[in-house]
Amino acid sequence: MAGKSTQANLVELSDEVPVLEDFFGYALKRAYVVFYEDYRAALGEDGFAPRVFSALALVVQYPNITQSAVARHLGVIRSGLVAIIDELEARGYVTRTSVPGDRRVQALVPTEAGRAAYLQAKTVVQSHEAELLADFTDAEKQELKRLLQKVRTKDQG
Amino acid sequence: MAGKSTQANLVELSDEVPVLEDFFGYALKRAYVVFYEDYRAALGEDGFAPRVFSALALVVQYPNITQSAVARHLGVIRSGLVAIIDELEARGYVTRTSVPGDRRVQALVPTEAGRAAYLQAKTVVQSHEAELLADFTDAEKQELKRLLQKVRTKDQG
DNA sequence: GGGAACTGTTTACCTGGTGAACGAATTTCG
DNA sequence: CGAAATTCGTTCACCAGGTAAACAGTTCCC
Repeated sequence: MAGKSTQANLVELSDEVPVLEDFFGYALKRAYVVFYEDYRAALGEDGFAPRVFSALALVVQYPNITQSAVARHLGVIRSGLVAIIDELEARGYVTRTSVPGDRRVQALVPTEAGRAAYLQAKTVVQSHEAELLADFTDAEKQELKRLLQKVRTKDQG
Repeated sequence: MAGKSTQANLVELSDEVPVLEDFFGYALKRAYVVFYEDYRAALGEDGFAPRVFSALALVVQYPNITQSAVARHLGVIRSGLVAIIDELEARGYVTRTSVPGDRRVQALVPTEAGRAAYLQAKTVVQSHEAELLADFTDAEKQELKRLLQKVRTKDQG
């Protein structure tokens, strides 16, 4: 059709354009990316990756949990968890201990250093989240979390 | 050996345990994973990946947009966009066309097939999102999207 | 006893993305 | 003007996070 001007109608989109804003999935992903970058920046160079932090949290709060149980709860498959526990073990935060009753499983036990590291990281994570959501009212934070959990449990029943 | 009845304090966590539920980032990620798996299942084997769909949406709605502009708007760096446009071009949905005024840029133009594919995919995506959020009231959907966008624009100025 | 199922693990692979470097083209500015 | 800085698209090496298949050892169940 038309389009005879020089510069050939180049579009530069310098600002916000309401093309993808209507899609829920787009908003969800972009929000997650913002959170993730902020999280990594807040925890520093050798901070826990989110999944490592989550795994440590489970081990600390449920000593003697099995590796499979951690994987199930985190929503990853068993093989993917090996590297995570390897890292925690290399840092001296958890130990794989054999279980008398069942020689297949390796019960995961937090060390004292692991418990301390978790508690310390937990406060960092919590203050990071508080800072990220600083513009949110308490009601908004609560509602956002509730709605996200509602999405999550969509196909778990 | 029938083993002792003790099970050595093994923790199995068969159900929900409120350890990570308190963390906003955890809820956000889990929700995103649920969305993503559902999305891929809904769009089928050779459906658009989310980022390809998003790129196509931008090209369709802003013909002659540059590759860099698409990358900026999608929040990825330029080099990452090459493969996305390659795929769209291989499918015959967009063309890289040279621009008279500036021989560096390649303006992206949707083909007729590209426009049709976008409109068709758009309805699939929208019905997928409607189905994913079927349990949500209109107010909840609106509020969730608003809060996610509020997170996203946190560090965009 | 024997098959099914579960454990942790290794290996290969995939997806989505970054970062550095590059040639070509263009803009900025002394 | 001309030199430096910047921009464009692209390639390449690389990384993070995660899956899928296979495996040996172990246990469950009949």
